[in-house]
Amino acid sequence: MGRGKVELKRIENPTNRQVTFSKRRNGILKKAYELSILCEAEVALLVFSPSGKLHQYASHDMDRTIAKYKSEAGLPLFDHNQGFATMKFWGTEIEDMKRSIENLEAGLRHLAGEDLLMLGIRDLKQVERQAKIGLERIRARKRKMMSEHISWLKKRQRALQEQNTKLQQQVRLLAIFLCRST
Amino acid sequence: MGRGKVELKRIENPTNRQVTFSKRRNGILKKAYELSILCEAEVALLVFSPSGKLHQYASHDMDRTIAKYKSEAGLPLFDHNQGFATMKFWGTEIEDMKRSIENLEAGLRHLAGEDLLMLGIRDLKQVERQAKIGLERIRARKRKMMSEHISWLKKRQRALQEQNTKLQQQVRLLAIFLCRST
DNA sequence: ACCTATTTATAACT
DNA sequence: TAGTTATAAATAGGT
Repeated sequence: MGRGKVELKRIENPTNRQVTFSKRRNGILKKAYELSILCEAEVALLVFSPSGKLHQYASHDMDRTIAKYKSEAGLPLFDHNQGFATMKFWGTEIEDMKRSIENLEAGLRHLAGEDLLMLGIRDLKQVERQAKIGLERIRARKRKMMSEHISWLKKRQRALQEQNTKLQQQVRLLAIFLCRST
Repeated sequence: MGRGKVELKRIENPTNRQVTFSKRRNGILKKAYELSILCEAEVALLVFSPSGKLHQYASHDMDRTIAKYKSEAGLPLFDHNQGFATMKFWGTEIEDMKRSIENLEAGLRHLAGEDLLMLGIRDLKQVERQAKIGLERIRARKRKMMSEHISWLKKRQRALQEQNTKLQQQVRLLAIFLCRST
């Protein structure tokens, strides 16, 4: 969508990245709003900029939607919002991190082809797609590395060849010189 | 964006609303993904369809991002120095957990074919092997599920066929009975 | 689900 | 940081 097509990888130029972030953030916030209005969906969107600043949209109420998510996707946890309970906050923070670790480990096991018994055919197809794409990318990267290595070897070989030729010439010259001096 | 312009209000026709929901949901999920990749943003998106079904995207980990949101927006008066002091009660536990989260995320990204540039050919081959084995297992599991599903369908079909035959007999008998009783 | 005329989003530029 | 514009992408309505 723009003057040029852009590939799906981190934008290296920091200025461009910041500008694109700003534009796309507005874009996606608008999309979220439209989706909620047009289709009566309940939408919650959290975006942390690379510098850590939070931008959010919630069609109904962020905490309500998050609570709804927690009751669907995981076991309901206690409320984080107790102004004075700092200890409790860090306690739940640790709970959250533990669950993050469990989720990540589960994801890794799935991609490693383990613990698949609990997955339905739909999730399984999703995991298969991820794994396939991943493997393709890995292989593409490997091919690139290999071919680069080969070019490097060829280049080095040529350089050595040239040096060799020169050395042979020198040897010839020295041999001639030695013959004459005897 | 389409054959006609739409105004920002609830789509009245339920079929259209459902179709639009489905399309725009995919659209916004893609946008969220692109934003996270292109700009290195941390994005979390929750969408509940009008029928209550949850769809979600999280660039890192949903629970982690929500925890981050809670710490920013839910506790705006939170004193980070105090937080840091409190954290010491937990020893190095949080640091350890953060590290393992980073490691797990790195592993997942590698299997997804991302962030491969830093890997040497040796590591790359290792990752490729893991990914290949994983994909093979996933496919094996999928084949198994599919074939089980097919057998189940066949079995059920046979059972229905038998029942059908019996019912047909009953119908015949009843028909004869009715003929005679008139 | 797939197709395409149109609208929208946005990349590059200013 | 805010406009402008050419072009890529999303999608509304239709099949």
